[in-house]
Formats: sequence, C-alpha cells, structure tokens
Amino acid sequence: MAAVDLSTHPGHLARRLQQAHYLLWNTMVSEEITSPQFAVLNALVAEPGLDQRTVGERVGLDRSTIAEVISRLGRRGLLDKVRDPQDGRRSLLRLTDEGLRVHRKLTVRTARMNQVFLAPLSGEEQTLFFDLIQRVSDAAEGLRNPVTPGEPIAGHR
Amino acid sequence: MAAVDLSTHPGHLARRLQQAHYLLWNTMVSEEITSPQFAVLNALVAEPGLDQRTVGERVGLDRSTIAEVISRLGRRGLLDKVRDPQDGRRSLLRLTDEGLRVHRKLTVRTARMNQVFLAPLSGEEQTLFFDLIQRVSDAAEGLRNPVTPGEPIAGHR
DNA sequence: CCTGATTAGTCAGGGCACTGAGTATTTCTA
DNA sequence: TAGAAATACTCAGTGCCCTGACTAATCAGG
Repeated sequence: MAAVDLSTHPGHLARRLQQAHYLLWNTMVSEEITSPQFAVLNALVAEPGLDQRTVGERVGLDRSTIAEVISRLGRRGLLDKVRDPQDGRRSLLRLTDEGLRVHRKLTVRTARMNQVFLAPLSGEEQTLFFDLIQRVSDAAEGLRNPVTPGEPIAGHR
Repeated sequence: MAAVDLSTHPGHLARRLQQAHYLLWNTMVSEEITSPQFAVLNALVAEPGLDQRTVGERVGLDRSTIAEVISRLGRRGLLDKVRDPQDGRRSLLRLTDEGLRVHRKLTVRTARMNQVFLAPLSGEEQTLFFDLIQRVSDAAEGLRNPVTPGEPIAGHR
C-alpha cells in the first residue's frame, strides 16, 4: 500500500553502491587489505608522520574507527606508531617498508579495479558521477558542522 | 610520491556518501530505526508474508545480515516471524500494527530527508545521480553472478 | 523409496562505522 | 601559576556487512 520505491532513495543507492564496490575490491584488489585500510596507507604515503586524528580526517574516519583500522595495520606490520615527544597526546604514524611495498602493489590493482567498476559509464559520465556524489556528500557534511553565527570560517574550524 | 587522489576513487566516494547519509538519517529520521531496517519494513509493507531470504534479496542484504536486522526488528516488536507450515525451512515475516505505524511515520520523515540530502542537485541532476549510481551498481552486481553459459550478455565482457 | 543435491536459516569470526563516557596531556586564562 | 577548557586517544556498546562452516528441511533421479 504505502510502500515506497527504494530506487529513488539516495541512502539505499549509496549502500548498494558500496556493497558492489566491496565485492569488486575483494576479488580484484585484495582479500587482506580493505579499501579504508588502503586509504590510510595512501594518506601516510602522501604525508608521513601524520598523527592519528589527522589521518582520520584525511580519509573520513572518526576517532574510534581510525583507531581500529590503525591497530590492524600495525598488527600486520604495515605502519609504526610512536608517541609525539613534543605533544604527549598524539600518536605519530609512519609506514614501514612493507607498508610502502603493499601500497605500491595495491595502487596498481586499485586503478585496474576502478576502470572495471566505472566501465558502464562514458568518460563524461564518470566525471559527472564524481562531481554529483562529491557535491551531495560535501553538502551533507556541511550540515553537520553548522556554521557558528558570526564566526568567520576562513581557512578552517 | 606515489600517493593517489582518493576523490577519483569511486569506492571512497561511495563510503563518504553513505556516511553523509547515515548522519542525516540519524538527525532527521530516527535514532532507533536505521535505514536498512526501514528498507526491510518497507519490503514487508509491499509484500506481507515474505520469507526471510526474499526480503534480503529485495533490499540487498545477504542471509547473515538480514537475519540480524530481522532479529532486531522482532525484538522491538515491529514484525512477527513464523515457520512456514508448507516449507519447514522458511521463516515467514509480517509487520505488526506497531511496525506498520512506524513505517508510516518514517516514510514521511524519509521523504523530507531525501529532499534535504539531494537539495544541492537540480532536478535533472538528481535523475542523473540515480541513473549513474544504479548503472554502476547493477553492472558490478552482474559481475558477481557469472552469466550462465550460452546466455547473451547485453553490455560486454 | 532412498540417496544426493539444493535451499533456508544459524553461528562464528573479521572488519567498518558511530556515539557516549572516560583518561591523559596540553593550553588557555583569570 | 592554579584551575578550567580543549585536545588526542581509548574503551564499551550497538549496528551493518561479508565469508565460510554447519544444520535442517525439501526435492529430484534412479
């Protein structure tokens, strides 16, 4: 009766999209390293020595989740974690040689996987795909941190 | 050095999109009932008496996950689960009055949330957004179930 | 019939994701 | 400079999501 068509619900579509990606990642990229884990490795390739919170910010993971992901990567020997001598609250992170090696290997496979994943779309459609998703995500993200009235938003925070 | 730009990685974008949606759902729709739970309620409004596996198929959840979701909805008294007398393997599901009531209430709120979520896109862009995501998801889903031999494959591969 | 395959569901295990509460450290300020 | 506020991280709790192994019930062929 009052049932709704889920194919017009962005949340439902987002979930399905992620599932589809998870699947392809698992078969084409790696069964050990997950996509969020790769994102963390990638962030540390770009900026070695980053602290835990900032890495989370870069890849879009909250404090609890990033702690778990980093703990797994540490157990696998892909990164090292040391207390910042300058600021005893921070943990500084750095990839091991093995971590660098894994990142390099997965970078290649990930590129291949992305091609397969996006194959149903033309070049322009792919650009549009990125753009639309990013705009929606950014806008929703913006609703989260309501702009404090009167506060200048310049660079950050 | 060899770091990659995650904003061109559909998996990363999909994850961010889902996070953004999760957030908005939590604040605008419900803190108790999640989006997947609503999808299950919705499937049972459309087709009461469905068995567990089929519900999972309708909403895109595997056998393990659908079992958990249904168990939670049962605990909350939103649906009833009975063994099929015709086929002792199946569990047949049906919403309770409370389940119907909750579905009705959330349907309204969900519609409002979707509007807010998609507000950054124009009407045509929204249509495109749905279409692109669906095509990518469907294609990836297709890779999973290898087409039975002899079957002509529309797209390619 | 009865045996072997298929099917529905459960269970254990691993990983992602969030909130809320708590700890330690640093920084700000009265 | 002592107390308050902010910051980085941890921990417990809940829920989603998958795979692989298992149980129970049904179905199909010989």
